[in-house]
Amino acid sequence: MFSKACQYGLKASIYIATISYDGKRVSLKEIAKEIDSPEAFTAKILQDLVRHNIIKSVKGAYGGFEIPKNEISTIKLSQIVNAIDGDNIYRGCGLGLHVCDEEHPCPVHDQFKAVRTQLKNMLENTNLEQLALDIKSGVSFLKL
Amino acid sequence: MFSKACQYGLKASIYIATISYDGKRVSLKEIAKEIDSPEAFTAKILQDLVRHNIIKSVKGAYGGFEIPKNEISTIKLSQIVNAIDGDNIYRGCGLGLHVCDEEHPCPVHDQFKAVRTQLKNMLENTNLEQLALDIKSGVSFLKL
DNA sequence: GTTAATTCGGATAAAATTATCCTATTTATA
DNA sequence: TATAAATAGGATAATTTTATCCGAATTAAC
Ligand code: FES
Ligand code: FES
Repeated sequence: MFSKACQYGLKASIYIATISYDGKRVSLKEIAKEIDSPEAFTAKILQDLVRHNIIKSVKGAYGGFEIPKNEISTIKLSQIVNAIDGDNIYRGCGLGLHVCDEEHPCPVHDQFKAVRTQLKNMLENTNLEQLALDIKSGVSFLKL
Repeated sequence: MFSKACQYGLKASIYIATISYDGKRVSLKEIAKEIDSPEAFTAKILQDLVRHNIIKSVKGAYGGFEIPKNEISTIKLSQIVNAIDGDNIYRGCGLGLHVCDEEHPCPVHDQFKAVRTQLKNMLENTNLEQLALDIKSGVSFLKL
């Protein structure tokens, strides 16, 4: 469904949100440990999210990654997925036709479109705050 | 969502179904041409489907691939997806946790599970006959 | 039997994804 | 200013996925 890069990106963003919620900042090292991901690879993904203005980074000693507190509730999962995996999951044909098009539909177009739309809605209606609070309260988990 | 191998496998199976519906048999060459897929790679995938008993192959001159007519309506998309991509899409955690588990859910478990279940139902409720008939009547397409 | 048309299967190659390494740059603190 | 802690980014490697190639085996038709 999502690439590994995207999964790491989602988990990292959620973890950063939990820390940013308390007004703190977190290092790559801690992120990778907490989401159980390869550090250097995670670094690339975080750089990507910084370029997409989804998270912020601060260089140098005592630096790290953060999300401005007032933005945590405005960042939707769809933005993260889109930044890393692109929009194929929202717009692409399930069977790989060049374009998904009502005028020239693949055999599973109708059925697939329904699933795709539900996924899209889910990602657009879920923001980092909701998920971060569940992590903080121990209701959900980012590793194992 | 689905791997390319799986997309080719689905399209090939649907195409074979349209031909088998008329009691004929079809060669790899024609299949690859009609679904616009690389021939040798498609061969591997078809071999896999044969091993999984989803389609039948006949070697030698005038050989090819076919699906017994009375089985066309009994083959569900879920069987094909499962044979090629495995069951991760039905059972796996959307964020890549080792197991998807109510006792130890990832942050998007509830939302993701709903999408996954819809996809599963869709694949389990769609059989090759329905799709083959749409291709035959020109309502849907396998390439471009 | 010979030939031609096929699938089967092993080996290999190419491309994409995932992962690692190393150096440069930045910045707070001492 | 020196040092240490951190991100940035380029180069490279490992792995997985996708794709190609070729010879072996099978089978219908002549
Ligand atoms: S054309 Fe295939 S999903 Fe729309
Ligand atoms: S634990 Fe992640 S989807 Fe169930």
